[in-house]
Amino acid sequence: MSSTPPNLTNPGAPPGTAAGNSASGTSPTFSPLYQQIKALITQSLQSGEWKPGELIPSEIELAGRFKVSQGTVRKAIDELAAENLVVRRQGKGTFVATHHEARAQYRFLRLMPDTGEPHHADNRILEVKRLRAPAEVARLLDVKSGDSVIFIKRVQAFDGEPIIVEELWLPGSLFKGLTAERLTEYKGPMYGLFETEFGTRMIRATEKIRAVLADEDTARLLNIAAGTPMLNVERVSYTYGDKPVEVRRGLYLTHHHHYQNELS
Amino acid sequence: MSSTPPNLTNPGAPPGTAAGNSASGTSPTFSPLYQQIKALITQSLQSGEWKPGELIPSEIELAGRFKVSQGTVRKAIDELAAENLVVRRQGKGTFVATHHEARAQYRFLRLMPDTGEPHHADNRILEVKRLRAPAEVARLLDVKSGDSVIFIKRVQAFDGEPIIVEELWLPGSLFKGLTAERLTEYKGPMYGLFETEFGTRMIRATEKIRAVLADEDTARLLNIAAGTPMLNVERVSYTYGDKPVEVRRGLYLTHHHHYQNELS
DNA sequence: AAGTGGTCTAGACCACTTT
DNA sequence: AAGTGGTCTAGACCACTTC
Repeated sequence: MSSTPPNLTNPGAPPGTAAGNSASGTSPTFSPLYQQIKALITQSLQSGEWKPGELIPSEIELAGRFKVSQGTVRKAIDELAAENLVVRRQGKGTFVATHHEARAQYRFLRLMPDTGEPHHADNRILEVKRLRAPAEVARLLDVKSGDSVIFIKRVQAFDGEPIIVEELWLPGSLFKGLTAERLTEYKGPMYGLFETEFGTRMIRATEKIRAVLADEDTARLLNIAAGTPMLNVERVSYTYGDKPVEVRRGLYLTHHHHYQNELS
Repeated sequence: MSSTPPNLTNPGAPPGTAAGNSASGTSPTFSPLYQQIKALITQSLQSGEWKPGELIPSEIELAGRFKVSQGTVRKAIDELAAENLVVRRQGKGTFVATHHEARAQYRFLRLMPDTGEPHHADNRILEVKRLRAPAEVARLLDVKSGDSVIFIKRVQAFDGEPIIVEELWLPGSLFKGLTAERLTEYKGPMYGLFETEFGTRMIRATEKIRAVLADEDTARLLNIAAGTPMLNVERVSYTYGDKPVEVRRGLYLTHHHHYQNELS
């Protein structure tokens, strides 16, 4: 927490002089002040200076620290809020986003019951083990093929009805000490555990969805017939800096549920 | 295009006095000025005062028209741009968004080839007819059951390979004169035709995705075996004012394609 | 040169929450 | 009363496009 202002392209420009960020020579890596501020705030989030759920400094305080106007800090935070990295609360302050909230629960679980509200979800851990990253997983996680990864297999049930069979691969280097016991004991969303216990926060993911037929193993776990049509959902999740830190393959039963999506 | 300013909660408040929007009595339907401006601009978009692809008045001109500062208009337009209703172009102006652009093509078509770039898409219209809205369609379109709707069935091919069988239902009142010939002749995205020829612009949609097995009819159309797993995608599209104006049911073959989604 | 959106500042006041 | 984010204004200058 240094009190000296970090490197800004345009530090301490006097008012009325406006930027200065500009024309002088060729500025190859030019970016607006508020983008630089945004990057600095993101660094503090990433480094853990402010942890999930905590209050970050007020706009006025950050403006003082960075030697810019409150409006510039505001614009930076506006974008961070739009990306769900922070949450603004009028009168209280700005908080680091966390997966420990009903609000953010269903951002990463798009399977909804056809009727009624999201139900109680249960989690059964089938398997947790270390293994060498398969080529495809290594490629997606951006690690060397053969690097240590943690493999998890689990079944999720909605209101007691098993609906999802899921396999996960996590970089071993980031999740040392993750055990089946730890996962089984933990109540709440898995991403909450990841952020609290391992300091890795998922902020974005991409999913590829296909239709497949249930194999024998999956059918047995879900009490359905082999050959039942299911959604195959492949996810890659990213943390700060667009670094991939989770690969997931889920098989979703959609007899009484559907994958909900918004296009806009 | 009246020059008299419309009804604002806080018209012509002198500077330094700030809003005035406030405490005085109970303002039950209070909303910030920029939200009111945003609603007024949206009305002009909806009414066709500015048509898709056209330039809207500059921020300064709108500020003058509405008797507010440029900053307030800017914030209103910022939100409209975030919702993809308009597109800002530095140095040129702000344009009404349109479906006639590569940029907006793949916002409403999420099926991607597993490898490489989106390919050439072809369209075969199988059927166009008027019928009375089935109960479920009527409910989703928010019309009376039995009201006239236009039904369309088509097959879409990527690079000559048939991949999608799709059925659409449109309110008959909004799409008078829509024929199979018109749909077949038209080159480009169907939503482009809707906005240009019928004045109805789709701005948002929700999709529910399930896994199903191909029936005999679908299998024949796509040259696959009955019982092949497919994505069943049910879409409801909305125009200005969150009014539903299209119901769609697509069956997607995902042997060499996938439904791409971003979670954030 | 003129016009557009984009950035930055400074200051005022409002709405909300906590002390 | 004090502190926070939310709204609104006014003015300056920059970056980009067109004339």
